[in-house]
Amino acid sequence: MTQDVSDKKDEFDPQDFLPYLLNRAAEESSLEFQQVYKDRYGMLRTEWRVLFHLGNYGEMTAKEIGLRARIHKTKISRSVSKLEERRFLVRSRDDADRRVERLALTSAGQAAYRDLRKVAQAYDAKLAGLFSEEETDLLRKMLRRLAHMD
Amino acid sequence: MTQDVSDKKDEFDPQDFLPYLLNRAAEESSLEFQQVYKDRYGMLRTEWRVLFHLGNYGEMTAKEIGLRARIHKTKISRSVSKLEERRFLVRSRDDADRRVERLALTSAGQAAYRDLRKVAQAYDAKLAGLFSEEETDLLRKMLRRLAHMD
DNA sequence: CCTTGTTAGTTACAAAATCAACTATTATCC
DNA sequence: GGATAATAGTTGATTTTGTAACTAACAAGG
Repeated sequence: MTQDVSDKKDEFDPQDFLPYLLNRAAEESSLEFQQVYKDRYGMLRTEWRVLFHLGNYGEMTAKEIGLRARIHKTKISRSVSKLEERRFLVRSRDDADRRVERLALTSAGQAAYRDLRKVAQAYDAKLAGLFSEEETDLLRKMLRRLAHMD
Repeated sequence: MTQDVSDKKDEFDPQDFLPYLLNRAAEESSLEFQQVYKDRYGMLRTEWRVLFHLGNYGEMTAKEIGLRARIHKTKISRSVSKLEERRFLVRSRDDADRRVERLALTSAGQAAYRDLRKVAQAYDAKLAGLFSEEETDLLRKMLRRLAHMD
């Protein structure tokens, strides 16, 4: 055993490694949109994600955002502080459980959310345009599966 | 104008935003394999990528790795130093152009590469197993397209 | 009630990524 | 040939992330 003279039959090209491809595609496809929330609002990625979760689902707690978006609580905490400084959201203590903070976008936050959502939508359409509609649908389905979002 | 009473017709769920899905899928699918090169060899992701490029393509320069893998030169530089410390690669000055360093895996580096490639292959098969063969092929093709790797 | 455990969120410190400036070498072109 | 620019790679300062320990509030069992 272990004479293993030939790695030939293996034929596994690490370039095809799904996590690698996924990372490359994710980075590449994030770049262009990243410029928008960075240049236009000075936001970091996590801040944009928090904003988008609040814009999309309405009032939430930091915990809930973390669970949904799979973001660690320290990142959320810092993002919430930044968004608060910039007057994009306000916090309010939950009277029933005073450990909890309910987070809600201000109207400035909502405006930023709508603006960025519009850009995101257009950008998404551009990416989707690389493929047929069926292919794109399948892609999203597969990505959700890989991300355990289904 | 701008009376814009209804955002209804928009119907764009940021959860479907391709860069978001790609990032979530990339992070999720990287986790398990990350544990392996981290626990088994104490490597960082960039170090693993450099290793895998050298293992896959043979001798290369830092520049070439950076271009192929889209990694910034400072990250490469530091990864190469770490891999050199751990005796996974050796550098040699190119006599034709003495700015350039040719990088090559040592036999220890090659062994690590082969080991990790085996794990990667098995993990890739596991991920691919979530879908049909045609779907997986299409997925890879689409990801390469999104990553501008085609 | 009052110890023990759990949960939401923050903070401090270490590790890593990013960005800019730097060294050394080669290429350009007057 | 000698100034100027370009290139390969490194280093240092700043920013961001990750890890762990922390505070404050609640929960449960005795």
